[in-house]
Amino acid sequence: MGTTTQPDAVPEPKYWHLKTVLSDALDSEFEVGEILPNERDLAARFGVARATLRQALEQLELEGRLQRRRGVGTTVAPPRFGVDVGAGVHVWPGAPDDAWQTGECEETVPPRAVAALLDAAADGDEVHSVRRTRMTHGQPVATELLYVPRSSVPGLPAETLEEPSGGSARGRAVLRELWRLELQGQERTVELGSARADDARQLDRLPGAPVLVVTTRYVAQGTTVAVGVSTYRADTCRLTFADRMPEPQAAAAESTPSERERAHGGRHRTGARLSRR
Amino acid sequence: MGTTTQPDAVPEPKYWHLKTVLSDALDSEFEVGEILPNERDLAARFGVARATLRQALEQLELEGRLQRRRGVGTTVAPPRFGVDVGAGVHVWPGAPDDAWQTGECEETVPPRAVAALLDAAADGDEVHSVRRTRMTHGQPVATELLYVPRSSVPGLPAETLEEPSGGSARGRAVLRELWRLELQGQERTVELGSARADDARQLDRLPGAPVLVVTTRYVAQGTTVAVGVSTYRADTCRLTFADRMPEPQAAAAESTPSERERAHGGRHRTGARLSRR
DNA sequence: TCCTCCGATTGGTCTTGACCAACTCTTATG
DNA sequence: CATAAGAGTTGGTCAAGACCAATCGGAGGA
Repeated sequence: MGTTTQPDAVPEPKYWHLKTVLSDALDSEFEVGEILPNERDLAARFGVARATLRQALEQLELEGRLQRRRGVGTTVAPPRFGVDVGAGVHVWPGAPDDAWQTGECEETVPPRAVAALLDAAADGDEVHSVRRTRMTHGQPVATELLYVPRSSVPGLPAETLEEPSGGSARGRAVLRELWRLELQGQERTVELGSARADDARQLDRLPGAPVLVVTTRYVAQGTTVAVGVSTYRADTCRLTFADRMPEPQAAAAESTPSERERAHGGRHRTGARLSRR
Repeated sequence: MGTTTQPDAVPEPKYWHLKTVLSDALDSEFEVGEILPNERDLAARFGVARATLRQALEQLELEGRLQRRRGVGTTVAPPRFGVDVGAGVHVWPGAPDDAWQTGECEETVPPRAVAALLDAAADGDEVHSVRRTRMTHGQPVATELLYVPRSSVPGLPAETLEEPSGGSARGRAVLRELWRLELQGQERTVELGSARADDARQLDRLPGAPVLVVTTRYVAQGTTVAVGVSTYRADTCRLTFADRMPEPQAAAAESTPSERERAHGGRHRTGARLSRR
C-alpha cells in the first residue's frame, strides 16, 4: 500500500516513506523560507496519524531541511552553512557576518570531563571561565565555554579578565588577549550531543536539540593550558576543518557565501502540489 | 508535580525530567552492558505512557548512553570512543583494533554534492569509487565512499584498481596505493545526518540513525583530486582532530585505550534501585 | 497613535490501545 | 544429539484524541 508498489518485500515504515516523499516535495515544490501546511492538514492529506507525520518531520528537521516553531509553523530551512572550526585557513566561504561575542569572566568548577583534560587543575578546582556566543547569518550558531585553570595564568590582575576584547575573535586570540597565552597547537574532538537547557536558550532552540559539541584542548609548553567546549546547532551548521590547505585556484570562487550546495543534492524549482490549500 | 518540587515556574516536560532521572540512574545503578527493565515495565514504574518513556529513551540513545535492540532489550552503552579523523598525529588513544576494510573499485556517478567538489568531473560523469568500512572495538563504526575522477588518474591499468591493499590504511594511503596519488593536503567538513538505508545496514543500525558525515576533499597540485564521504555512527563515536600536536608528556598516558571518561561526567558504582524486579 | 488584551492558529506533550517484527529460549522432533 | 517449530519477550510502528504553550494578529481602549 504505497505509491512505489513494491511486491511487498520489506514493509518500509510509513514515516520513512513519508519522509522521502516530503523530502522530494521540499526540493521541487517549495522555496527556502516557505511555510508548509500545518501538521494536522498534512497528516490528513497523507492519511496518517499526526504522530506518524511528526516522526517524518522530526527526521527532516534533524537533517536540517525543516525548521519548526511552535505557534508559527514549519518552514523550509536554508542549506546548512559552513562554519570554520579548524585552526587553519578559511577555505570554505565563511559568512561575512561571522562573529564571536565574548561575555564576562567568571570562576567556576568545570565539568568533570573538562577537568580531566586540564593538566593543571584537580577535580573540583575552580578555574577561570568565559562564555562566548558565535553569531552567523543573523542568528546564534554556537555557544562556547572556555576554561582556563588559574595556574595557567598565575598572578593575573582581575581587570584584564573583566574587560575582554569585546568583539569577534577566534578562540586562541581570546586566550592571547585575555590571558596573554601563546599556544603551540590544539586538538579537537567532535561529537553529537543534545543541548542542555542553558545552551538551548542561547541558541534559540528547545532543550535536547541536537548539537555538535566541539571540545578543544589548547596546548602550550607541552601541557593543556585551556579547554574550550563549543556547542554548535547541528541543524544549521556544517563544521569545516582545514589543515594547511593551499588556496585552491578556481574551486574556491565557485559560489558566493551563504547559498552553498546542500549535502545530497538540492535544487529549487517551483510548483504547487503541496502548497497551501 | 515532580521530585524537584519547584514552585511551578516552567512546567518541565515529563520526558525531559524522566530523561535526567534515568540518566542519573544510569550513572549510579547500572553497569555498562547491563540490560534495563523493558519499556512497558519502566513506563508503569514511572507512571507514564510508554510513548513518553520512549521519548526519554530516544534522547538517551541519541546521546550514546543507551543501546536498544528490538527483541533483545535496552542496554547501557559503553562510553563513546575517540576515533581519529584528522591528518595529524594520533593523540587520543586510538583503539588497538582500529582498521579499515577496503572493498572493490567500481565506476559510479557521484552524488551531486560530491561532483560539485571535484574539479575534474562534470555533473553526471562516472568516476572511480571505492567503498570502505572502518571497524573498531569489534563493530563497524563508519562506512566511506571514496570518489576519484578518472582524469585524476589517467590511463591507469584496471588491475591496480581491482586489488586494493587489502587491509587497514588511512584514506590518503589508499589513494597512494591504489592510484599513486601524492597529496598536498585535505580539508574536512563534519555535519549531522541520518543514515541512508545502505549505510545503516553496514553500520548495523536502523535507517535514519544519527550519523556524523565527514566529507574530505583531497588536494594535489592545487586541485581537488578526490573526495571521500565517511559516515560515522554518531552514538558510539567521538571524532578527534589533531593538527600539529606536540606529543603531550604526562597527559597522554593518563589512561588506557578504550575506557575514556565520558563527555559530561561518568562514574560506575553499583546499586539496585531500578535493577530488575 | 500606541498599547493591551484576547482569541485563533500552530507546534509540543501526553495518553491509551493495538499490532508488527526481531530476537531468544524452550520444546518437540528427526 | 542436532535441528526445527513455536511461544513468549522486547523494541518499533501506528492510530485517534486530548490538552498545553508559544505566537501572531486584530479588536478595543487609553
